[in-house]
Amino acid sequence: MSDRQSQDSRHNLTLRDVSEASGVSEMTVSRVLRNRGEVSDRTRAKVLEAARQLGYVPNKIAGALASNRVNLVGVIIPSLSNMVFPEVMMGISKVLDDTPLQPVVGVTEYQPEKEEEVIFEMLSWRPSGLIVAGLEHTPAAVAMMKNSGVPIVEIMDVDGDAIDACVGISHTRAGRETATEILKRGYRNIGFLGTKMPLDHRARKRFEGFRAVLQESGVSLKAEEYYSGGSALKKGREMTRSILADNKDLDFLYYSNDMIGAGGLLYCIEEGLEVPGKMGLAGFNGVELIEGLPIRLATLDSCRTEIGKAAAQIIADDIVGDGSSGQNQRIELEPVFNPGDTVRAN
Amino acid sequence: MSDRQSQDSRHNLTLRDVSEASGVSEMTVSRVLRNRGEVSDRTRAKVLEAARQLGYVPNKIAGALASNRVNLVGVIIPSLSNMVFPEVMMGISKVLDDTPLQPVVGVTEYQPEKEEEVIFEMLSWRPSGLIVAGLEHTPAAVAMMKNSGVPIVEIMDVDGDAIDACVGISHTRAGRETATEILKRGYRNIGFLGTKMPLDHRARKRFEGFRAVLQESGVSLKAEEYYSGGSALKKGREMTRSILADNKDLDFLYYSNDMIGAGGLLYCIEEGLEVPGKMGLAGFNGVELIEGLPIRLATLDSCRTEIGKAAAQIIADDIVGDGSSGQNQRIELEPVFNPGDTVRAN
DNA sequence: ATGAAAGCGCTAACAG
DNA sequence: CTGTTAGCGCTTTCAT
Repeated sequence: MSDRQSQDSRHNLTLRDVSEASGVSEMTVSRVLRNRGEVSDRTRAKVLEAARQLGYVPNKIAGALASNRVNLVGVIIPSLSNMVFPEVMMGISKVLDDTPLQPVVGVTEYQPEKEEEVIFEMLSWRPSGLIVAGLEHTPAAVAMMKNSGVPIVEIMDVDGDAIDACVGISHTRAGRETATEILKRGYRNIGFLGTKMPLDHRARKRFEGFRAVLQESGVSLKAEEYYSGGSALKKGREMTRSILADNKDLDFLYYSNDMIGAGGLLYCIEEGLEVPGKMGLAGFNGVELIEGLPIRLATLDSCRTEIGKAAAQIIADDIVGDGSSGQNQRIELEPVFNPGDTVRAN
Repeated sequence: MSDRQSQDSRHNLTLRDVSEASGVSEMTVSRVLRNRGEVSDRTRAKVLEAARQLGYVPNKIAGALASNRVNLVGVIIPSLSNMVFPEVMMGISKVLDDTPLQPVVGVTEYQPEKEEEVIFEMLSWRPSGLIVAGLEHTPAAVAMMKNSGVPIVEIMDVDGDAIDACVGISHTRAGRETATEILKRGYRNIGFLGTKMPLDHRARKRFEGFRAVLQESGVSLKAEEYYSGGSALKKGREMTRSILADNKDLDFLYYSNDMIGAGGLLYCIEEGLEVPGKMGLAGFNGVELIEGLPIRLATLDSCRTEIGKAAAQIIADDIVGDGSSGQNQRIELEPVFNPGDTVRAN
């Protein structure tokens, strides 16, 4: 029989054990361990010593059930495979670190059914709040969140109806801004390079906003190219080669994210294409990787860390506050186009 | 009064509510909802309908307390700020997705005290297992994990003593392998570029292994450069400029990670340095970004996804299995040097 | 196949 | 300042 098993069969320590070891009532032990209520220094010391000596670890499951308080915040995101969502997580962590709240992550892989499952799973832990990426959910998921009784913060996107609070940028506007800046600078033969992801609604909204502005100016998209999977940097390179091979007259490439944009930029530089003179480039997200490229890719910051912070703050405020503040907040951050070095001056 | 508050004050749905709505005992409702035990189709249908109609979400807190089973796996990692740990998470998720287990992430920022806190926090939820990055922990943390009675899998590193199971590569060997390959190819004036992180034990072990091999061959490191914070790609570029400015005779640069290596590579290419003829370069991790660089950076795969998968599998096996398998497993993956295009042929 | 009773380990509420 | 009592919502166990 292994070590672990023998320990397994051993009684897990409870408050009662600490109570007996210290000669103090369970209730007072509980008070000491939670720093709640007045306890004499002598009693406190006895309890702390007994708990330490035994190696007591409180059972939050029992505590949560008894107090009807669970200091978890569910965070539901589509993916961990690029830096976008980890950066959102960092913003969330930064704010929650100053509170008793702890984030719990669920990943949906951009699948609505999986999202519904994850939301159900999360809510069954009765968390203090939920942070969910996007505004598009199955009707059942929406119903669950509405009925949950806890603050729900939808993040990343503001183009649509929120269940409760929401924090993000307008991706439609992001696409529009980018198109506007490109046209203003005289580019007219424009190609788009994106991901094969019909369920990435934010990418879709950017594209729609982008194309709408072109159309309003009587400009039509000259070419499109899509990819899925693999190294985004490499795919950006390959797609760029491909789209340029098929469309000799292109003078601008709009990428749906910075990573493929960076790949495209490296390709253009290697091919000796004159950027931004003959060929302009722009991406999306504002990842810090851009800073290290030979020249800075034009982009638009998706404010990931900011969004994470603001979302976490709404949940944190709701928990400590009187409950009257912050509900139904809608925080729209400004998508600011950053021309970098890959679009020419206007 | 807001919507959420009014819902808050509303009684949260319980099994009892479903029981009353369906006219079936709480116990049988519980059986239906968990798919446990024999229940007649008619009863099952009634219960399911009632639960659906009410929008009942089971309370896992209560279930866990009653059953003494918690389907959570704690995952404790130092950081989310590069792709290394998110990739480990992906491996873990992939395996746990086929089980009832769910990962819960805690981040330590490479601080032992914070790690101790996070481990305590995690264990207080009585998870089914713990996956912890690294083999170095505070004595208190080690004691807690040993006493926890659940499987503990230490990941990423195998150079040291594990508490229970461990899965990873030897970073000492990784550093040694890299040095061996470099020397074999005739490079002799070698510089090292790394992070200012005394608590990143794996980076330290790679460096020590690397330097040990050089010393064994009578070669000494010609220069070192360290950075912290900011865009790793940019820092790699800047550090490379700086180290080359101060050391004209260097013919090889070993980077502690691929991202700064990629920055260095871009810099060398721009400067017209002949890579790999006059200047060799190598990084560490084997990130997929490398595939998109002008030439492939030499590196050594840290097997992140594999490690995540194997670690999760150990926990999963322990839960379903008879408990006799897999404990104290030590899985050492092979660090294979990949010369890419930035070291010359030997 | 279904139900009744007894707790899981902790905390709220009240008493002293 | 400390203790007692009664659950939290579910599952286990044992009846029927």
